[in-house]
Amino acid sequence: MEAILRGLTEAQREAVCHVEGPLLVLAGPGSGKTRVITHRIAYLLAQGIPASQILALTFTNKAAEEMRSRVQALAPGEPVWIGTFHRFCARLLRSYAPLVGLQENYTIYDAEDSARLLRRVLAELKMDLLRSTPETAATAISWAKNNLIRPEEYVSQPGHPLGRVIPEVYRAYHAALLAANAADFDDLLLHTAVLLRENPEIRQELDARYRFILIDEYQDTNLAQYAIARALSIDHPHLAVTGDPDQSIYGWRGANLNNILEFERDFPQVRVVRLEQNYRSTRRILRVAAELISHNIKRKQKDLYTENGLGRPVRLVCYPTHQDEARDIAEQIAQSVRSGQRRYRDFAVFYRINALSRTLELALRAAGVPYQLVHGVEFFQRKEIRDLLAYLRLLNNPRDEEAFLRAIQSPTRGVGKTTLDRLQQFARQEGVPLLEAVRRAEKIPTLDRRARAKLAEFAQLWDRLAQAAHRPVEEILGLVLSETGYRDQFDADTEEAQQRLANIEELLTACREFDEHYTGGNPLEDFLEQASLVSDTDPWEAEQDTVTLMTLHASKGLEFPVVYLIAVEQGLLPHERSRDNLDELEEERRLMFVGMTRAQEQLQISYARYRDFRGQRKMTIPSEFLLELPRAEMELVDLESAMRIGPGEDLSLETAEESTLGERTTGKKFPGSSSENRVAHLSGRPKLRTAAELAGQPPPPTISPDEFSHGMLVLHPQYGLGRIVALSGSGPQRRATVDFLAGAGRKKFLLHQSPLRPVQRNSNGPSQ
DNA sequence: TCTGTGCACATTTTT
DNA sequence: TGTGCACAGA
Repeated sequence: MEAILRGLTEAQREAVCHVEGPLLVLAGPGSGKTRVITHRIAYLLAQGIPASQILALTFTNKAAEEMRSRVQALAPGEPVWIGTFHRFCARLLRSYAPLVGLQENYTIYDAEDSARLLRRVLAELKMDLLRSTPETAATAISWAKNNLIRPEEYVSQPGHPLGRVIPEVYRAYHAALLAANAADFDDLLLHTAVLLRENPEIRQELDARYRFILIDEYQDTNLAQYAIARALSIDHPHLAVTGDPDQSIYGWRGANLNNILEFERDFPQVRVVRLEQNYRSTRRILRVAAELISHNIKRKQKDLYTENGLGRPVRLVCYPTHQDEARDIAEQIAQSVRSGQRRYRDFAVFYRINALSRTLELALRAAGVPYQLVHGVEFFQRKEIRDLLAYLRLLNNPRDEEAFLRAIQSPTRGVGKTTLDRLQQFARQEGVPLLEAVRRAEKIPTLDRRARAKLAEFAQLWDRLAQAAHRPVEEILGLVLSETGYRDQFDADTEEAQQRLANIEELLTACREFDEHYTGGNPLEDFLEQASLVSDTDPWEAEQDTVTLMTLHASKGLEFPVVYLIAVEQGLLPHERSRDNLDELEEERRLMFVGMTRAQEQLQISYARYRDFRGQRKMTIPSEFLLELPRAEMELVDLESAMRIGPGEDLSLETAEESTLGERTTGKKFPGSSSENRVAHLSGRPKLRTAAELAGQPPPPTISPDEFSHGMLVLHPQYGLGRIVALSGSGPQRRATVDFLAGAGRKKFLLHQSPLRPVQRNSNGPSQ
């Protein structure tokens, strides 16, 4: 007990020692949330609550893993069930599969399987998608499932571009899933929620079995997850949730912020604990982040504070181009490591979209800085892995159509589209799985002799494989490889082939490791479940001494001494797709908040005046979020100006106002490099945009003075982005006071002769 | 049935 | 710029 409570703050202790009844822990970034959860589990155990009555649910395997090992350290040997929502549901459904229309050996379809199935369904329905992509339909279906709307309950959504056709597509897609004895990720939750809703005695039994439920990252739950959590907390409402509404960045995946915002309404007896003290970041970083997030309307007010030191100012840097941005960051890092102040692993660079990593990679490589990119093609997404797993899946669930179609076409064996079409037609007519149709190939009149022979061959192959279905998985996979000659298709001379062959070896190793630790009675089924619910076989290596490059989304939950946040520009952050939706705009702001609060000691935010995007150079507009940051805690660096002060440079564009910005805008404060070598390393490149370059820009939209409004974002050719804070007069006399970003301060303009132009939010983002 | 080429398109992605 | 998909030809 001593060990469990030692070192906890008052607030943390309050949460840890809460035993019965609902609990809501609002935990700001870096406030020791995981610590509270794990210690609370240990505390419950110490109170004599059986481990089997405790259920801890997370969103990621990584979080579950972390929690498990920390609980293990505090309370060794206690078998508390800790895992992801999806895995919990998958387990439950194995026991109750028939009640939701599945068999217990059902297959879990991941995003790619689902997409392929949906595409097939769409092709079959010959639906006119009205210029929309299958993606749009997939999103609509996923949305419905996340909101517990079953196919038969789904009605056209007014306003949705595909409103009229979605119901039919949804129904057909869902029927196809059931026919394949498969569940997609959303189904795992939906089926479980429905199961609990429609079977009171099962719900009651599970409610009693899992009396103490803990849910992490509660702000990311969707309606289905919410329903499951509630259903298991009716008779025993000891539901403890932790989360931070300000870090909800998965709204687009169905997360419903209201679940946490309205938790207190759902459970009036709830005890609310706020963890507002931050142990991670400097005071300045925290203040800047807190100020940004305070601009969100939909949130619970939190007062973040820290006892950490003030720290350095948050740097806001304007670079001439994205290459300058990348090069400078690479140089800063290289220098910092060279001087012995830091290690590579102290640094992380975050960006909104993966496509932005390329320039950085080039610059880091040029500077000899080692880095790791977090994302890329995940192990289980690779074609050769999916191909081989398809065999295993089909062995486990002979009705799995996606697996069948994949297996029979790889390696290619003379069975093509035509044959498969005819096979499917026959299978549908007879109401049998495709694998069964293959066995009856002789009876399919539309098939020619050659096709029948090929199918018969496949049937024989299958008979040989099926004999091994209950063997250890490594053995099954080995047999698949030898019987199909799968490896033969790779010409070992190419690097790509080498890589693929190596991946196959890795899969064999994964199988072997699974077999070694496996104690259950159905290795194949359990291996497949694990394979489909675990994506991080290529994990981020925290131990490696390299710089980390990742998207803002991927950064959640991590921390680094030094963080760079790049390309903070309209259209990228906030992303243009969140343009006309306040909720989405707020999510973008949260995304930036999450990124900023990853930083422990130093934070640099940057944007570039020009950025190449999709092969074209575009002038950018700094992010509107930059206007929301408190200048007092920051250091503004405009490298565009700094660079112009080189020998032989044209200073003619420097205005009186710009010069008065004085030292604030010079490169002098730049740690790790003087303005001299800055100019040097940039020399040889055009410092000023040529007329031709500028001519390529779309003409600014002009509007009459009366159309400017209070609060409007405006762009000035020299001062950049600003916001109108005051207006007076009308017509030619109309004047505006504008607050500019980037140190230009507050200026007044006679609108009808000013070069100000309004910024439609994002309308001039780099991606247009 | 397989392979190459042109064209449209383009966030984020815990499971 | 880069990729993935559709369609055309061997």
